[in-house]
Amino acid sequence: MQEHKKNIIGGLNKLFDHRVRLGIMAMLLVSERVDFNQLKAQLGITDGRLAGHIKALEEAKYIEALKQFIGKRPNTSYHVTGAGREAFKEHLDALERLLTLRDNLPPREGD
Amino acid sequence: MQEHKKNIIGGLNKLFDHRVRLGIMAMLLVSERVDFNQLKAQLGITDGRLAGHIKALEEAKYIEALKQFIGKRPNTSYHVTGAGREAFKEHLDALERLLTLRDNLPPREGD
DNA sequence: AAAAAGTACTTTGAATGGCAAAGTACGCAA
DNA sequence: TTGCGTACTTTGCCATTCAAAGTACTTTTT
Repeated sequence: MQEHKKNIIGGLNKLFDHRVRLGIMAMLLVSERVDFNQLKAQLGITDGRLAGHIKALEEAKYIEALKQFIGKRPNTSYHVTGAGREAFKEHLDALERLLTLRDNLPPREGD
Repeated sequence: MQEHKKNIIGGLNKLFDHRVRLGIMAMLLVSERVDFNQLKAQLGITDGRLAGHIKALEEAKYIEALKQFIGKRPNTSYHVTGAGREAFKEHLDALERLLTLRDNLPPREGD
């Protein structure tokens, strides 16, 4: 356990500060291969935006693309790398540490 | 249960897409009153930056300030509102739904 | 053959967000 | 009176994010 953190948010990964990137990672951790159009549909964003976020994750080596043809059509699918899996796990662990400052929301009185 | 969401990230709150804001909320849910300098110390950021993030949360009515004097010195402490508590809970629920697409990281083979 | 549509992008340009550093206002302490 | 602590705001810059349009290639439709 590496507890050399100077602050409580130090373990959080900047790349995962964004919902779209969070969504991409979650999807890729469930189904090890998800293609461009599935991501686009599930996330409900434009292809340009999706391409940008994918690029960021690819540059961090958290995900990789596989380009192939399915029948006659081009198809690009993505999968998470070992590094991506690890980075995401670390992020979630940090998040959990942050949140189990609070374990359960107390019923709270007058506000 | 309101399941009228068109995409998997729709329940996530934009305001909580940021680690600092996430940290502030977590702290305020643990200790119902936390002052400016405690936040600053725990988050490890400058006062200007902290003030900005606090302002965003105040404008959303997720937190409120209490200004008083402790002894001779001014002291501003913050507490989370009912709306803030609810919004944060919703965000965490959405996050959990997103992540329990994946429940446990499977041991995964060749990469 | 020409037009439309699909796939997976890139580019553009504008808006928004994030930052450190400096400045401010107040009272208190030396 | 000079400086310190508290809690900001302002400034000016840089990075990020976005929708929309453009691109290149292929397939499908007409």
